[in-house]
Amino acid sequence: MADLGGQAQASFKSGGLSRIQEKNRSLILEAALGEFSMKGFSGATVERIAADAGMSKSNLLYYFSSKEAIYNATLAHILEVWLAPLKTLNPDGEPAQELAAYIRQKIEMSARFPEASRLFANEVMQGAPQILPILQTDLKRLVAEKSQVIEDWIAAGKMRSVDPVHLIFTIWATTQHYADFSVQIKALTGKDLSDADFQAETEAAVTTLILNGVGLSLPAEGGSAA
Amino acid sequence: MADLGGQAQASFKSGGLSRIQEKNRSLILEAALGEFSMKGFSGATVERIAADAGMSKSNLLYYFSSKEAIYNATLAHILEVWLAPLKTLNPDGEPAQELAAYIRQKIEMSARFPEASRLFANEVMQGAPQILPILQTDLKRLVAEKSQVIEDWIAAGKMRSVDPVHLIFTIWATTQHYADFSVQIKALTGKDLSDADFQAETEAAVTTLILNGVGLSLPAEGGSAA
DNA sequence: GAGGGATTTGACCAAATGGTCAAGATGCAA
DNA sequence: TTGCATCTTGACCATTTGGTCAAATCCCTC
Repeated sequence: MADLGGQAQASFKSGGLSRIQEKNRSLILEAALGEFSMKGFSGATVERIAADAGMSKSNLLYYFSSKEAIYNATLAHILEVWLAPLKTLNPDGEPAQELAAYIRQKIEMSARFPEASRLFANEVMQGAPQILPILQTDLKRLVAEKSQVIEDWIAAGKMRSVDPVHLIFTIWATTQHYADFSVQIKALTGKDLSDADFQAETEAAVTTLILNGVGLSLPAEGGSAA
Repeated sequence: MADLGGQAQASFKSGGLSRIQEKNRSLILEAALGEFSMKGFSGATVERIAADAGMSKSNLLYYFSSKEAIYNATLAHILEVWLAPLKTLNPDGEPAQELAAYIRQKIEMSARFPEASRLFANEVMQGAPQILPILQTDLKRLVAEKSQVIEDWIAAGKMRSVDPVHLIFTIWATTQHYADFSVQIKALTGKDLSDADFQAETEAAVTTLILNGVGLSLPAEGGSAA
């Protein structure tokens, strides 16, 4: 994948990071994810990230040359895992199973890594200043590939004719909504994805709605629709 | 509706704003919407908003006592119109028509006021520091009311049994996604809602998917599903 | 355990930014 | 026209914040 600038400036012997570097970079990225996802790029402060990571601001800047470098590293760190689920959509599987599995994974991601979802949403909403090139290349390629998979399922008569891209957008939108808008969801329902029951309920509702939406249903859950 | 603090501090005779106040407050709110939606609360600067509004920073602060006051006023200004579509869901109408109309309105809003959508998304993602009370009262009441409408339709056998709240969340998520993530959508498809054809295509795709998802379809567009 | 690179930090700096204030400009009613 | 309230602004201030730097401390190798 096209990356975001890669390693920091910190010098080290050959390829590997030292034990201390490994640990500190990890602490920094974790703290940065928390701050950036909560406050956005502008709202987050280097000092606060450093404090969360348990070190001085100066030391943090020893590992990452600038606030923007921390931000990019954080983004790169989550991007791979964030887009991974779509890659698992298997052309040889059954549409209902595959889409259900994809939705399940996305909701699981929203439940486990809501900060990552918010960071990503924030970045894109601000115009994707850092990751636009990646969207235009890697993500575009991935979406095109998986759209073709869906097109093939449709052509094979395995599911209703829908625009694959809009289907993917709908899945992204709904699943990520539960992470990005969790405060609103909690205000309205009293629960959010951190509640296991609510997560199961959400997964069932979203899966059923979308599968029915494309003329499918899960065998385990009822009759056939197609 | 519970508001966000109401009028600024600027003194004026009785109830109405002067001609100049009217114009300037309007210019400020417009500029503020652009800045806050693009950069977030922290990223936006008072100076920049003032420049966009065509006045000095000092003058802007004559109309709004602080940056936060501008932000709250902007939020209040869009909130009413942003939540309006849901209110039009008519208990006496047919589910398919009503839901389709609601989705159409929401997509229309995303197309015409993407900044409002992003401002709202930003606010909620940061924990809704300003509007949480409104979410917990007014919006909660509205959602409860409209959920009951949907429950009644289900009880009347007019649509498939779905959790009304998740249905509403799904509609919000999908329709707002096209505004909030328009940069990503443009990167992947080459178009966004500012393109009339794409808007129509999106409306058709989302409406079909969601209506089918709840066991409905629009008479004009094909056979019955329920 | 001595030497040297890696790590850590406090002091410091310059720029950006939210907000104040007093003075001046403008609009309006009598 | 005059007087007053409204409106507008530049100068200014305090704070925050990203980033630098030299000095100290730590860690590891020989």
